[in-house]
Amino acid sequence: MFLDVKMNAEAARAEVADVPRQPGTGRYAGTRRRTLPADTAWAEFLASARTRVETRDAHDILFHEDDPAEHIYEVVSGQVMLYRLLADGRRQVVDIVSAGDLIGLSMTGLYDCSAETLTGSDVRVLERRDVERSRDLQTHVNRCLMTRIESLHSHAVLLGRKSAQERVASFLMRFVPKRGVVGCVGPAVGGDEQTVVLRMTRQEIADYLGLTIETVSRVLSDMKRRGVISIEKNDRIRMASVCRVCKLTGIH
Amino acid sequence: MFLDVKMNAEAARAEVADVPRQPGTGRYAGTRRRTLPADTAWAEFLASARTRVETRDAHDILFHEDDPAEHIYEVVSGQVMLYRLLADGRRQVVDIVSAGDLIGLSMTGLYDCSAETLTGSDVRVLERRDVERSRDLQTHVNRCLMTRIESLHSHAVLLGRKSAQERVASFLMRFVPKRGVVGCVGPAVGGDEQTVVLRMTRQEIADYLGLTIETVSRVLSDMKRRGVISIEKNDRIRMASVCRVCKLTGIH
DNA sequence: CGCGGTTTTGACCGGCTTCAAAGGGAGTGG
DNA sequence: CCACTCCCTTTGAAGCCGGTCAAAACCGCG
Repeated sequence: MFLDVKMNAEAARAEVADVPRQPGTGRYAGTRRRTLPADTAWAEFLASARTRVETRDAHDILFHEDDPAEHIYEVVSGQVMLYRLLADGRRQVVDIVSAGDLIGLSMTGLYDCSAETLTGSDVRVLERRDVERSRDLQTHVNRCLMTRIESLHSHAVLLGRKSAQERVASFLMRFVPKRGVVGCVGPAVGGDEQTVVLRMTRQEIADYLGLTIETVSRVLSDMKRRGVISIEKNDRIRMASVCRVCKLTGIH
Repeated sequence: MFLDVKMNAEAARAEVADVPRQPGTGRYAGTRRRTLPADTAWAEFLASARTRVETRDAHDILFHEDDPAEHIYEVVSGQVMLYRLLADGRRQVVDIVSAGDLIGLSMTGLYDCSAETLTGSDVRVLERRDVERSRDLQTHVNRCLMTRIESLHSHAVLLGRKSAQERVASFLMRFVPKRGVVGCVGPAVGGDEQTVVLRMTRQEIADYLGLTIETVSRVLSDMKRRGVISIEKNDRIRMASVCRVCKLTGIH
């Protein structure tokens, strides 16, 4: 069912662009996604506690929905998707996380969704007890959780109110750093093209966007026909104009 | 546009059922929603810090998307919906929260969505600084955030993969305590009927479920025609059999 | 009773899904 | 080197679910 994406963890790390705060713009101009300033207590914890970093292949399951939530994972590199299944097999990818994000936190003691790597990934495995007991670490955990919530809010809008084309355009914009979010830097002078690499199969994209693979494929073909994007090797998508794609997201 | 729901804060409080842990079942059988054990640090904070409880009418805006996130609100009673708007006016209600939940937390310094009361509500207003600075309070905050995340995951599945009927059935089940969630107690002996009071207009329900008012209305009418529910006074819905409604949610 | 609002119902339409088949790319083996 | 296979992806045709537009019904209220 899933394409075996050939990629190692190092390549994945290079792909995930750093999104630092934008200084000196007066109004806060950081992106909504992933703005985690260095947290000393967290850094100290990682240096001292018994944690291990595991390297996982693409399409490796980190944990299953409803299993006891023994571990918390910090994504060090790569991308991980979180999904839930309905009884009849329908799948919804509820979130996609990358470096710096924490997953596996749970209120109930059971994982509320499954986690599967999209790319080769390095994940740090933490003991649930260690993280939950320490007051000092909660501030860092707190930031991670708030980031996830804002991401989930955006996703709810996408799933509930956007057309197929708007969903696909929004999806593509996810992979363009510093664009289409709060603090968008606008098109660079003398060109606004960008190539993004989709490390997901059409099935995974469809399950993330709440569509079918056929619809995802059709929308991409249509965008290609209209000259908005060009597709190289199925997983490399070149946008002639990022702004033009952004205008299709339904946000503006 | 919105029906002025006649309800005071006290009635709202009575409506929100407590969902305690289920002891003695071996496997943890608590619900996924709202399982916040008493947090002494939090309780002490509320007793000491300069916080105030405000009583708000139904359909009162607590804060707007993109406004500076100065305050954090704890819902003391009533229900509050969080929503986002697209530029052309499409609205998606991303979450509905009730007593014990915290809203208004933000990574970016700006609220990422708007908050509006659905019912008359009591809300405790907290200073962002006070909450964020204290390490001790973060444990409580984190529990609230994790609960929200699990709720948002469920909502993503609903919006992305469920049919109109499954969405409406899932929505109705939200208001039946201890049923349709982990730890469902099953039908009571000698009858499984339940009346729920919807304190939302059709428009609000539709915006929550990612549908139109017409579709919500049609689905409810259809359920009524088939004898699954009966509707009294537009906002009171009686389910002849909770189990039967639950089977329409798509979860089983 | 009439008025303004929401909700329901009807008719029609269109976007997305479904089902089916063809196309394409990577790996394998003769 | 090329044929073959296995997936995944793309494309086509048809159907349906939910959206859109419009009108009627309902409801509380002055």
